Amino acid sequence: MSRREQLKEQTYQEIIATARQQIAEKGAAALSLRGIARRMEMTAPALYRYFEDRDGLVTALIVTAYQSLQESLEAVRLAHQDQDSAGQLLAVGMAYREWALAHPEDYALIFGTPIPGYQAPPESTLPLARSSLGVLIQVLEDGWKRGEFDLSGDVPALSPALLEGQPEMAQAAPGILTALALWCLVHGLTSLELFGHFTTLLQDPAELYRRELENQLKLLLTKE
Amino acid sequence: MSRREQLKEQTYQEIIATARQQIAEKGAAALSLRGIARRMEMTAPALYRYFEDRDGLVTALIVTAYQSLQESLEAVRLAHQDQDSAGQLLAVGMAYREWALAHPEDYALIFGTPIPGYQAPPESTLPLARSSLGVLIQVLEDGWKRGEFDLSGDVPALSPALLEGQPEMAQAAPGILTALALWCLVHGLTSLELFGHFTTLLQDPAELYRRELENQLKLLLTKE
DNA sequence: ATGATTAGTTTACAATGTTTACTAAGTTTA
DNA sequence: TAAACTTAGTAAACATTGTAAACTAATCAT
Repeated sequence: MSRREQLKEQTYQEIIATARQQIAEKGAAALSLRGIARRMEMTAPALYRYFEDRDGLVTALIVTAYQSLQESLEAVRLAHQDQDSAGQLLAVGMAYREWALAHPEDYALIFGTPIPGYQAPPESTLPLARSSLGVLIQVLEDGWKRGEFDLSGDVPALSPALLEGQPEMAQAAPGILTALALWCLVHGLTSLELFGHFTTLLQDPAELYRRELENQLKLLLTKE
Repeated sequence: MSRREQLKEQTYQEIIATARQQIAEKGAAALSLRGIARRMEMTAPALYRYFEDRDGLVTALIVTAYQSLQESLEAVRLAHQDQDSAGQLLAVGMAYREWALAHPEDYALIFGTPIPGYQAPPESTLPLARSSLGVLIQVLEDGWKRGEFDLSGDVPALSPALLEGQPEMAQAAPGILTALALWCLVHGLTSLELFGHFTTLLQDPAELYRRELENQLKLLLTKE
């Protein structure tokens, strides 16, 4: 890697860092190219050497947010590897909420519509969303193999487009679909809490969160 | 109502209508005071006679969106009043998704962060959110009274602030909390679908939606 | 009829994203 | 080593935006 490329990478990282700092301090409202440039003691047009345009920067921010989420979930999963799958699932599920509470701006960036007119380009975000989901899938399939979870039951069909490439994925369908359903649950809970829809209603949202997660978990356990 | 007040109300409605039109046509990005004024053949500052500022307009839009959602749900509930509570609940649940798909911009307005830096003032949106939730609560408590649903089980505590005013609400807690949990589920499913997180994954999101809803419903039915 | 209220315009300001043309430094090649 | 090329960054400009202030003209109440 040439010296020039190194420098470029460095300021690229600095731009992203300043952008995140801006957002953390003043909310997603403060995401302004000129603002970032000002903090970096640069001029705004210089940023165009690094990003297509403002949306390109936002996309880069979303990517790092996703990575942070995924790493966080994966770390928790590894930290609970000695427990049974139910314990792991509960831990990962709770970690999802905690990450969101700790990084509300990042969460809004990923799941809200933080910038008007901006729609994340699926080709860069979908793979990331899936590797976050991958942590869940992993836990579920582990538990399935161990005979701890029962993922059978009639499940919705996966997209033909998805199966076309690797038809063996149909095998994994129950894991994927259960993960998806769980994701819906935790996302619903988290986003409603984060966007203030529980205020003055619940004493402790974590209580509802945990209860729902455990309820869902019970449905997965093999009956005997 | 004086002639002047009538005119005022009229242009107020016209502003909201044009704003919604703008949003529907060009996305939430196009929500611009100047743009609205242009369409109405007015000047932008005139709008300040009707709204505190741009955020005030957004709040008004959110209010109408909520009303539309609530009316839509209530209509479906009434249309299924002859069915059993389980049927009603399923119908209302499905209607939630359909409203969202039919009014994606409104949905984003309510549950996304459509405008950077804008946070809906809870004092105007919370009551509305609750009356939408009210439709669900109604169905649940009807079913409870009829002995069709079992809402018992240890439930999270409601906020003391909420109970302070009317302590008799503690009675209704199971209904409220179950409604909340259901809302989380449908919101999670809906928002992930709407924001494109299911693309190239599911053949038919409605299938997953219905399955999850029915699963949740089964948990409510009284066992015998 | 007169005085107050108010819907609306004009003008102005600060801020934004983005384009164009340019400079100066770094890098490669003859 | 000197010339040619590439590139990070700047300066100036443009079209937008939200918003404030001062002003006008119509409506309303007394």
